Amino acid sequence: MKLSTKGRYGLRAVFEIGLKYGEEPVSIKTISENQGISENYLEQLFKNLRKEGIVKSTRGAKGGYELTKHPSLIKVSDVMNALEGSSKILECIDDGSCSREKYCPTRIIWLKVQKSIDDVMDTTTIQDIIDDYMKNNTGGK
Amino acid sequence: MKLSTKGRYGLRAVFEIGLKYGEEPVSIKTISENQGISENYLEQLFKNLRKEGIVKSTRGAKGGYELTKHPSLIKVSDVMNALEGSSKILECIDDGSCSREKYCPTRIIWLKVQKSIDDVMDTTTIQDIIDDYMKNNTGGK
DNA sequence: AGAAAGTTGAGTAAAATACTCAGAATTGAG
DNA sequence: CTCAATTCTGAGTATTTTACTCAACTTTCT
Repeated sequence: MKLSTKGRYGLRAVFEIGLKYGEEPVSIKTISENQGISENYLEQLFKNLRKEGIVKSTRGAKGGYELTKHPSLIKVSDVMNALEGSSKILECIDDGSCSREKYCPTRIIWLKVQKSIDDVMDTTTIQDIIDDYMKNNTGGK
Repeated sequence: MKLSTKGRYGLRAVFEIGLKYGEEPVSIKTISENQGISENYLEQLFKNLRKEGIVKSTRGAKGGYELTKHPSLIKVSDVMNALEGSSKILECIDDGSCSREKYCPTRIIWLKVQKSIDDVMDTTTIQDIIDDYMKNNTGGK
């Protein structure tokens, strides 16, 4: 059960944009340089982030991406859903998607695992990540 | 972030064996029929379960697999580790495996997610799964 | 006009997943 | 003792997913 680079890279990218919230758009080139992620790949990630309304874009010179909302209003789960399609660890998590649902001995444990993941991702926002970063890197920008 | 069939099938198989703990070995054929998993694939899973000491085998007629310990002593995390190699969602979870560790803005969130998963898997045993099953299928075998 | 950006769809190499298969080894039952 | 039932093992493979690349196009700022 591994987290893909989509989720990892994407969250780093959104964090980076969040740092400049209310200031200026951040270009893919900038993010690529700061986070060491290829520009081409970032384009694909932002395609999804934009579609899900997490970021908005400005074209042309001095353009780039900005968050559509305040960082405290964007949950980690929002970002993950946009990037990974779904943050479900199993298809059969959703009610009714499996005919054996009622009798499945192991379903309960997977539901618990899923819930614990959701709890963390739903209660952590981009702002929280920024705050953590600021606390641990006092003085540095 | 999907759970693989190794983990899903494997836990179902271990549950099945757990039902017969203290009675008789359960053959791959039986598990295959009851759980709808191919015999060939189950062999691969049991190779790992045996290597990690979760099950022991008896060859020949009337042979099969048994748990090495009481179901209440086998944690879900034990089974998952045996089957998936590691239940870590990221390589960089372990201290020191990433040079950016100290400055990584998103590491904290992944650590929290990992911990929440571990909490569930470490505190749930095969016996718990059996108990749940019995409770929801009273009267059934 | 030209450069700096985003936009999009298609394509691809590598890795992981989810198996299959064949044959050898072991053991219990008749 | 022999045969059938079963595990044991390594190799092989098809499919899917991941992790990208690439090229051409559009928009906007200067």
